[in-house]
Amino acid sequence: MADTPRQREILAAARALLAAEGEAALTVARIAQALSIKAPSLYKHFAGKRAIEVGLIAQGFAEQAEALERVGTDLVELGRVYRAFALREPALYRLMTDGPLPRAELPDGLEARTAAPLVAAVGGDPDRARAAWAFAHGMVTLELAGRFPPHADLDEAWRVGLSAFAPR
Amino acid sequence: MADTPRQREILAAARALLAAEGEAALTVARIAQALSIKAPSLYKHFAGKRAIEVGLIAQGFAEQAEALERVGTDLVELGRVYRAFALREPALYRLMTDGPLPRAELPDGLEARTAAPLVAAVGGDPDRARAAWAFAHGMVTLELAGRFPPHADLDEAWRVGLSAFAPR
DNA sequence: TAGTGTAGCTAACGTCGTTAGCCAGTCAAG
DNA sequence: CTTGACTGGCTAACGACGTTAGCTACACTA
Repeated sequence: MADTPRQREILAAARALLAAEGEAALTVARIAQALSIKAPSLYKHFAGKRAIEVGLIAQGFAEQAEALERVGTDLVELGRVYRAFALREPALYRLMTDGPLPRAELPDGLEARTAAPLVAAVGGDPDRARAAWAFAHGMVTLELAGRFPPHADLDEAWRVGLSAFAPR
Repeated sequence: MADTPRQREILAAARALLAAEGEAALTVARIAQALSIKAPSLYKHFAGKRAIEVGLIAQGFAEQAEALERVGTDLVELGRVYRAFALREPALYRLMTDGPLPRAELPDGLEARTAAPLVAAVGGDPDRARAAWAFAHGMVTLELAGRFPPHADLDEAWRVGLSAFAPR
């Protein structure tokens, strides 16, 4: 991944578009328009739309890993930050979590970095960490999809869930 | 929702296509082809592709509710059945859970029916039930998306998670 | 027998991602 | 200097997608 300046500009434009208008607006034409060029010109810099998406996914994971590492091993605080990350840019979170991870195209170790604080916070058991991760991911996904009833007390559901996974 | 015989045939064809070839194959042209008609003819029976999808979603929820009701209030067994339902037709599960619920177009009470066994299994607290649901949904979503590392012991993660939500 | 509704059809449109092929500028090698 | 390659734009076009308009053949009813 050469990571030229122009590639960075394209990713920045795509990121802004995704954040501002959601996944439906993330078309190659719109990305190109934001840079005052035409859609086919993007193919001089990326192999296809998917490659641009993978770039955004990598960005997202790097930022998420950093945010979680900054927290440390407080499970409740990890939950708060995980949720806040997803709510800040819902479309990016969905892009990151929909479909199989493009592991081959992602920097090595990124996945482990993201997971490490959670494993620690939960007492070291990876299965317990996966369960807690599934809980957090489920909460966020359902919230973003508007699947909880409007009156549901999500803060309380988070509290209940995280305390269920607290190291015993 | 008039639910004519022809509408049922179309939904059946769409369901089969979705199950056999996944969401990418669920195009109006392919659905029409399966019925030996042309795509525009479908619009005599449904307002658009989304209406067909909503029909499938309603079917899915009805079947899921029935399956969960049959289980009763055993949390571990509920988890097993929830997971099995999603793995049997992954694309249908994703269709059901992606995006906001079309609550207006779904039969009344369907959502409550699906939720009831879980609320009971968890001891009656709706927040606890939502947390457990988020866990189950997260587990299934991550598994379907291939997001867990290949060596992860998912049965164990399910066990850990469900026992964390068992009524205390 | 005339009239109406049903359910198919073809043709067409706009949007999407993508490809082919052209051209102007930059810049290093002869 | 000039030549030649590379870079990064462009236009035109394609096939797939969902959707609409408008025609027609048939069944059934008044």
